[in-house]
Amino acid sequence: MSAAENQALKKVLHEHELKATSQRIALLKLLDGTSEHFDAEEIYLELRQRQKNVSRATVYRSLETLVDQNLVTKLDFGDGRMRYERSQGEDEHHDHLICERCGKVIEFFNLEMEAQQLFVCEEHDFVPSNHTMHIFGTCSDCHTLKANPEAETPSQ
Amino acid sequence: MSAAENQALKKVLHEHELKATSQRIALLKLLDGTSEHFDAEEIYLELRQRQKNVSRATVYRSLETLVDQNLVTKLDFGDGRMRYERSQGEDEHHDHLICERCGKVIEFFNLEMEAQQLFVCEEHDFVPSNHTMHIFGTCSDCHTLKANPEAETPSQ
DNA sequence: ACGAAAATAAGACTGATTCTCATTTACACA
DNA sequence: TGTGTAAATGAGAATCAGTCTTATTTTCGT
Repeated sequence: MSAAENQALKKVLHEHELKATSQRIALLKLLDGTSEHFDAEEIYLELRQRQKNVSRATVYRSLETLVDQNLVTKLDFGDGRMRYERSQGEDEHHDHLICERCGKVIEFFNLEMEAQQLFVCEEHDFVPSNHTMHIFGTCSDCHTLKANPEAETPSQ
Repeated sequence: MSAAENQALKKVLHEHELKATSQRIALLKLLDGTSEHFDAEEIYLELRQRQKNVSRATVYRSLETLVDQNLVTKLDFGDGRMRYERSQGEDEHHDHLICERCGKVIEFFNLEMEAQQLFVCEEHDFVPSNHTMHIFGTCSDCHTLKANPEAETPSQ
């Protein structure tokens, strides 16, 4: 209920020429308060949980609006629903390791890789706007536990 | 209608312990004959066009079966539908530059980038199985034409 | 050629997301 | 501090890619 936080978020929204609706503020507050990657439905349910009245449609629309303004980043982990996180600064971009067994997502940043990407773009006279790099596999925890009689990758 | 090609594809399917149905053969033939990245609906329509009788369900199921057998590769360009291409050899993996204006997809391979990926995985004690790297932006053609105000290329 | 197992066709179903439109809200300005 | 208006929202219908169900057909070993 921090009024100060509300005020700050209101300002952020106004700076992006967006109306500071209670729904948008609640949404940003939620994403600010976690490092998890929620999908739209989880965000919707959590906001209802918090007694915010908001509809699914608004969650989707607001997320899109915020993504357009680079206040939120949309992530595609390839499992049929999009995840969202509060955008870090442009310089704080990161990529993802995604465990196919437990679904854990590990963030990483590798400068050399970013450099190579720019190199590739130049080679092809391509002007990049953004990119996604997802490495799928098995995380530390999961392959340690692999002594279990579980079979191969379920592959979705 | 090359009977030889049919025979070859039949053999490929049998080698993977799959029944050589006319639908699967037609599907592989289609993907073999193009370098484009079709989505399931396009494949379905194209097969109908070619007088192959095949249902949408079969297109989806067969694609999944072929992907499981590594005969076909499934690509996620983040626009809500999957694309498919005939698998290259394991060593012929490539990543993608995706033009946000015209939808063109340029394939590339960068050894240094692949090496960095392995390095990142080791750092996190993560065992990779595969990865996707998509760089979105504007291709050469499109940003050259960008001075041209009437060249809108929708191409969903 | 025969039959069991596998594959298919058609369309119902699902789950995520988008759209529609009547109603409500934010906020610039009087 | 009210008010008009454009923007945003709520509720649910619609859409869209993809999956599932079931009766029917096909493949392929024998």
